[in-house]
Amino acid sequence: MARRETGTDMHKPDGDKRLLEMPGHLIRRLHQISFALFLDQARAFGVTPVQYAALVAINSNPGIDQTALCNVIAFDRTTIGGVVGRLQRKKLITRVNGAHDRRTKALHISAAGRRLIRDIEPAVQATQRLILAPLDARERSAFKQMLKHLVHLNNAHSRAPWRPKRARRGRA
Amino acid sequence: MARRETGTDMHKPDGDKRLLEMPGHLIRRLHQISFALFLDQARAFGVTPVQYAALVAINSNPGIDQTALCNVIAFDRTTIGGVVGRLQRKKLITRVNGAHDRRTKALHISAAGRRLIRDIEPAVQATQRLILAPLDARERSAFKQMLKHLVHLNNAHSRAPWRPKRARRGRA
DNA sequence: TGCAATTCGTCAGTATACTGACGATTATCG
DNA sequence: CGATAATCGTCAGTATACTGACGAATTGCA
Repeated sequence: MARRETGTDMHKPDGDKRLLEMPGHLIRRLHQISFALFLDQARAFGVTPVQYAALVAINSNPGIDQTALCNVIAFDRTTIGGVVGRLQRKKLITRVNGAHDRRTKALHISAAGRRLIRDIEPAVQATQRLILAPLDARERSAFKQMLKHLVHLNNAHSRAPWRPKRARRGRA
Repeated sequence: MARRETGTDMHKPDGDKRLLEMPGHLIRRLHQISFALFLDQARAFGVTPVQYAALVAINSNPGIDQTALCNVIAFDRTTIGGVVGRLQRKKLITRVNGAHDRRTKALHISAAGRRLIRDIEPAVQATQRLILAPLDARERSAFKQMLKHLVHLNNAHSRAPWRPKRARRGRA
């Protein structure tokens, strides 16, 4: 196999160290790892974490429209179109024009979608377990608690905040 | 202002609850929040978190090539091309063909790039502070520690793992 | 009722990621 | 040295995000 040091001259050996320990950088990497673990565990089912989340939410909220779905799972309104389009292409959901509001599309899960949710469950659980595997039980619990706390209190800081169901849209 | 409940019928009120508390889902949201906070704080500088990370790493490792840069900051080799292209377009770095290895491109930071790194520092620090603001000092420290631990031990699970400088590329 | 303000889904444009593959180049070993 | 393996940067294709904007539809209020 070919080998050689790759252009790194160690000019400022710990110049990156601060960067590499920044929460933002670590969060980005943890996201990538978490995403990759899901794809790996759920390979046989051909869905992404994002598609899985949308599918579960549609299953829990039959007839939900796209914007409301975004509020439930904290997605961006612009992104969801493509996601549900892919779920539709895979026959996991149906998308029909809203009856009462013709601007909306009503989303319903299909039998195949329900089957997938049921069958993929072990892989989903395994993924969550693997993500936090490096921590012991006590740390794991604390980490999950802090994650929830961070996401809740920082909710408003992304374009896709979580919004309570049936709630009045707040001012910007 | 127009208002109406948005198609959500609360059919299975807590059907989403398990989903919304999954580490994977929370990590995705925290990533989005962290990214948005950075863009917001560093708006005046016109760089993304990813571009900032690359710039800092190039500054610390003059002449580094793209693949080695990927190993330092755990990026994907396919993605880095676009990132450094944008940095180059903004005159923050230079990219020249490698002298010893003509396959590579040697990356160097420019004066403007150094200036940006210096001037953006307060915004970067503010971002890190804001991300973890909901936690108290003790939690913050524990969270950072666990983040590092999770990322280190799960390192191999993404396509873009961190790799030690000048190290032998391991087998797959 | 009629009009202004909102909302829904979408579009174009940009940026980050990853898969699988490729030509060009370099390293390794027989 | 020469053949083979490995590596570098990149490409095409797909998926997730976000900005800003828009037409169509709905709501709220004068």
